[in-house]
Order: sequence, then C-alpha cells, then structure tokens
Amino acid sequence: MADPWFAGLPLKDRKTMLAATEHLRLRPGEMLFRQGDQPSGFYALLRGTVKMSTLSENGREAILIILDVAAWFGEISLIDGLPRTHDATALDEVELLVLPPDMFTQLMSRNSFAVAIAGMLATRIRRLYGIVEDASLRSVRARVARRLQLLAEVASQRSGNAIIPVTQEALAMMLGISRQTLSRELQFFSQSGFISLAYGKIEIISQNGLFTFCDKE
Amino acid sequence: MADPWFAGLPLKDRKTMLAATEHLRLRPGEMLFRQGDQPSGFYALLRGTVKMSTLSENGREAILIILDVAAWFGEISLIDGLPRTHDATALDEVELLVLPPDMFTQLMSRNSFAVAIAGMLATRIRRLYGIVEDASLRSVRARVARRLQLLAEVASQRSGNAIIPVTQEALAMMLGISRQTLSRELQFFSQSGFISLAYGKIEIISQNGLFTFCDKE
DNA sequence: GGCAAACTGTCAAATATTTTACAATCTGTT
DNA sequence: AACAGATTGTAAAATATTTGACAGTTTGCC
Repeated sequence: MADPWFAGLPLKDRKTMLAATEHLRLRPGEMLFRQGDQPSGFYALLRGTVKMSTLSENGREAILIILDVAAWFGEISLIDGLPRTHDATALDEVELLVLPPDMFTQLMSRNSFAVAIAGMLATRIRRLYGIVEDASLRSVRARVARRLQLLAEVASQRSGNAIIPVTQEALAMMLGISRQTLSRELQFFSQSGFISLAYGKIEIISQNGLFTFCDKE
Repeated sequence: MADPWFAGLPLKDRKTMLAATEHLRLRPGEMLFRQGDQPSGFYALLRGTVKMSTLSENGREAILIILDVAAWFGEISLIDGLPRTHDATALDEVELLVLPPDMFTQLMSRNSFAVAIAGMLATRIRRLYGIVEDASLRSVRARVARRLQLLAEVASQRSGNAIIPVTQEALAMMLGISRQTLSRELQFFSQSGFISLAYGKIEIISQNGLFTFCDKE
C-alpha cells in the first residue's frame, strides 16, 4: 500500500486491519454503495478507479472526486453511523479491501487509529475548503488551473507522469461547469502550451504556466 | 455550554478542558487569527459571533460561516499542525475560551476525546459536502432556500426563534453570489410569504415553503 | 432630532455561462 | 478495414449573473 496515510499507522494497527479485511471485486459500472445506504465498510482501493458522485433531483450528476489506487475511503458514515453521502461507482476493473463496520468501530477504540482517522479527516476538510473557496471567489479559468494541478499531483504521485486520465465531461462535472465552457478554457491552456489534450486524457506540460493562473481573480 | 458536541464528552474530559482554558475577549472587528497563522488554540465561543472567511488575491471575500455562541472551532490546524485555513474576525463583543495547543495535543491522547473530535470533523465534512454539491448542481434559488434553512436551524437552536441575524451582503458572500442577485431571490421568497425581510436580519416564516424550493433543479 | 454610515431595493448595460446543434476525431470491436 | 459509440471542438442563440449606479430606509451616535 503506497498510501502515506496507511503507511503512517503503527505496524500493529496495519496488521489488525489487513487481517480483518476481505477482498472484493467490481466490474466496470458496478456500484459499491449508493447515497443513502447504511455504512457497509471502510475501503482501500487496490486496483482501478472509483467515482464518488451525487445525483440531483433533475438527473444532473456532480462528481466529488475520482479515487485512485491506494486511497482509503468511506469512513464518514462509519464514524457517525449516518447514511452514505455519495454514490461510489467502479469506473473500470476494481479490486478493494473491505474492513467491516464493527471492526472499524473496534479500531477506533485504539487511540493511535482514532488519531490517524482525525488526521485523515483534517486533510479531507482542507481539500473541501479549497473547493468551496474556489467555487465562490475564483474565475472559471483559475478553478480549471487549480483542479488540473490537484489532479496532476495525484496522478504523478501514483504513476510518475503528469497525465490525467479523465474525460472533459467528467472534469466539467467535478468543477460544476458545462463541458463546452471547460473545453474553451482547456483550449486556452493548450494554446498557451501549458497542457496537451488527447482523447480521454490531459497531460500537464507546464505546472508553472498553470500556476500563474491559479490565483488570478 | 449548550453545545451538543461538548455535552457529549465524558465529564472527565470536560473538566480537564475547562480547567486548562483561558478567557479571552475581543472587540468588534478584532481578529482572533489569520489565514496562514500558526495554530494558537482550540476555541469555544461564549458570547458574540465570529466570522470565518478568506480573502482572494483581488480583495474579494468569501465567508465560510458565521459562528454563534457555544461553537467550538479551530481544531483543524491543531490536528495537522499546518497553518490556519481562514481568517477569524469578531463581529461584535466576543468572549472566548482558549484551550492551548499543547493541551489539545495532550487531550488527543485520550481515546474518548480523539473519537469525539473525529465525530466533530465528520459533521463538518457532511456540511461541506452539502455546500460543494449545492454550488455545482443547484440553481441559485435552491441554494438560497437551503442556506436560509441551515441558518434558521442554527439560529433557532440558539435563540429559539427563526430570525437570522445577517446582512444580505454577508449572506451573498457565503453563497458566492452578488448582493443584487441575492436580493432578487429574497424578494421572491418574501413575496411568496416564506420569509420576512428587515434591516440586518431575515425571519423565516414558512420552513415548508422554503423546503419546496430546496430540491428544485 | 439630526447626521453619517450601513443596509436594502431596483434597474439597465455589460459579461459570462449554458444550451442546442452539429461536425470531426478517436477507440475498441467485429 | 469498417463501424458504432464515445469524445472533442466550435459557434450562435438563449439565459443568468455581475457590475455600476442611485434612491430610499434604517440604525447608532452626537
């Protein structure tokens, strides 16, 4: 597990967790859970990608994030016992570890684990603060630049290169804008030489170039 | 302290916390901390209101939330040791309890406290998810209705009535829209008889009326 | 009571974004 | 190699939002 969060846990906790997990496979398009479901476990992504999203009443979809290998997720419902906040859908062939709810609860009684979970939540909150701020006080252009950087970070942490495997449609839904508007902005960055566009992916060529637009407006 | 979070802590933890706190007063407009500051403490609001906000490079302000009496806040930086995410400004005469950083760290080694903090963070995350979704897939009208409901909840929990003490300017900055656009929407709800507008405050007359607009679009 | 400052209501012009529409390109499959 | 489906590029019309401007109202302070 190349995840810094997991790696930061004491060996004892890691052992306990891994011993209690089960293996799970999902086919592309299969759903792990749905918004409103009762908590079913704490998950680690071993292979593939999982989309976290919600549907509005009129059928529009908002993508919160697309999870990559090594991510642990699904803890919120286990902590407060309330229903799932999002839909979780496999985008390709997925393999997961599942830690059952009662085991999670048991682990929370170990201070090392509870503190680590608090740390994980703090990281999530910081990321959410960023998204909320972006939405309310930055231009579309700045938001696109920031999100590309964020995604590039995740991608390079995982695969070493700065190629983001995402369609423009999906990225637009993460940013809460239309595909056409996103396309126009990507075109701008592409013509500026900061990114390179391809079918189903975006390559970051100049982090610095993008960076100069992150704070504008 | 009428805060359900604090009330849910074991008596022992509450005693330890209160014994370690200092009292602090702020004048209207005074800042408790700024974005980027090193963590200085975990705070409880005894009197007055505190605005949590950030400034963008071009001087625009985004208000995350306006904290009311009995709120505990400021834990994120204490958990991860990173700088403050927001500016915290007293909006009126404010009295606070301050729990020093090292005391917070010490308390985190108690499992009951660490678990309670995780619970608090989970609540924050759920609220942030709501805001993020709203921003990306709801109409301005629905967002206004939802935020009024949220604020009414907080206000009534505290003062028993459904009067929200907020200027239209501040509410607009929380929603990330212009004051004029907000004014138009408030006018609509007012003419529908769901709210009553006054100088510096908004009274919710029909929760149900607003509710019918929360999910639209 | 009078004054200044803060707040609200409203409008029109300027911008920005979505929607609708369609052609072109890419990918995996047959 | 041909095809269907998914993805991308682009443009114009329709909508939505911001900006700038100003008058009227409320509040706190002198």
